[in-house]
Amino acid sequence: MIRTKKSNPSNPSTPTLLDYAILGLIQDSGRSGYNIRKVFETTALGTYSSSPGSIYPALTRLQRNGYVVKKTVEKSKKARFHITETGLEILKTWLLKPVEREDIAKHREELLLRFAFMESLLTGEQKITFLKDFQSHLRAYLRELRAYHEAEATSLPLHGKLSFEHGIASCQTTLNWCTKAIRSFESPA
Amino acid sequence: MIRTKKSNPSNPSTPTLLDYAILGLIQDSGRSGYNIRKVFETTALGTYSSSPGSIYPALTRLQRNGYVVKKTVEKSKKARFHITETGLEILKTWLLKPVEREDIAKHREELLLRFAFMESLLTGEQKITFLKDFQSHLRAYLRELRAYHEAEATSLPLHGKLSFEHGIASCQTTLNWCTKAIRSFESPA
DNA sequence: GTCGACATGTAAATTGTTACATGATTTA
DNA sequence: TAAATCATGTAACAATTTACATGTCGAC
Repeated sequence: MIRTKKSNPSNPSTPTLLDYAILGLIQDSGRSGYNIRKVFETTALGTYSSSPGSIYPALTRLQRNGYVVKKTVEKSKKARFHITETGLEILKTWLLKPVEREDIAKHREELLLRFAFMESLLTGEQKITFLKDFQSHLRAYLRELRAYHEAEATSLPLHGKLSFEHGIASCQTTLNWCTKAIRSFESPA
Repeated sequence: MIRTKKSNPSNPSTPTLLDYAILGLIQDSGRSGYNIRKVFETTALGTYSSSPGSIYPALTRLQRNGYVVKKTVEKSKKARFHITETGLEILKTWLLKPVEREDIAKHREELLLRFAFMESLLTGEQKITFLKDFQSHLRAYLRELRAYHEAEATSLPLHGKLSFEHGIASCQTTLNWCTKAIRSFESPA
């Protein structure tokens, strides 16, 4: 009966992926709205699109929630958006969310995005915990996929089978990457 | 000045990925709304979410546009959604869209979804064309990524570097899969 | 005789898309 | 000086999320 949806400024709803992508991008240096937009346009961040009609409103709402501030450099009219303490907290909370089966199956992109933004916000230990959880969930999920594949492969139409095999291969690739990443944290170069 | 956006029933706007995913799923047999929802919930299709609040409205809109029809089996109240001729055309048009650089960089998921639905709607030749275009765009994109990696790897922070390497690896995996898929079409098992 | 799965939706709020709009500054 | 890029937005609309609502049917 309690409508937690209602957006009241003192209790903002959880940020969207686009919000997190922006927060992550500006976490260590302020950027202009235009620059943010360009980065999204030219890099893989663009999957969390992209157009002025989404970026500017997102920046407005991040300001409204107190996650970023707009600072105008004296004289020049150039404005830059900087992350606030609250913004950093929100970002960190997201980065530390436990990895779940559901994330592996349907939101692997989000996990990778989280990893990309961990550099300076988490401790080495926290990063390794994240990667190991990621890794073990990937292993479990791969076992599921392989079991299904073994049982059903012959009954699947060709395209279904091939698509499924792509799913397995890309999961395996992420697992291999994960293992490599863990090594690079454990044995400091 | 011409607002092509305006949604008038005789000129429906292009379907969303969720719409295509539904059309693809029911392309060869009718399904109930509930069943569709369940498939989305339990498989990778779930990325194009998912909840009753998106599936049912999507089905309504697909009906409104004449892409699906709801058929109620006599006596039992069970209703099933079937794809129409128009729906098949729309689906096929989407499947045949040329592969573009942008798709590789930001919408690889969509390309894989398209492949998964091609089985009975395209000719062998069309499928191979799709896969070869996919393949050559992947190769070109990989070259770009590798060039950037070689030039910038040392200047990237660790997480940036690793994330980038994941991007390369998963692109390479899709390329390998593509090559395998082409073989399976060219040398009939 | 209750619990869980089947089955189908709706309403409010939010988010994102597409298209338009505007003006400054750089570069060829 | 014209075009491209920098730079920042808004408005209309479409789509999705979250939460609620309702009822049936089979199993235990």
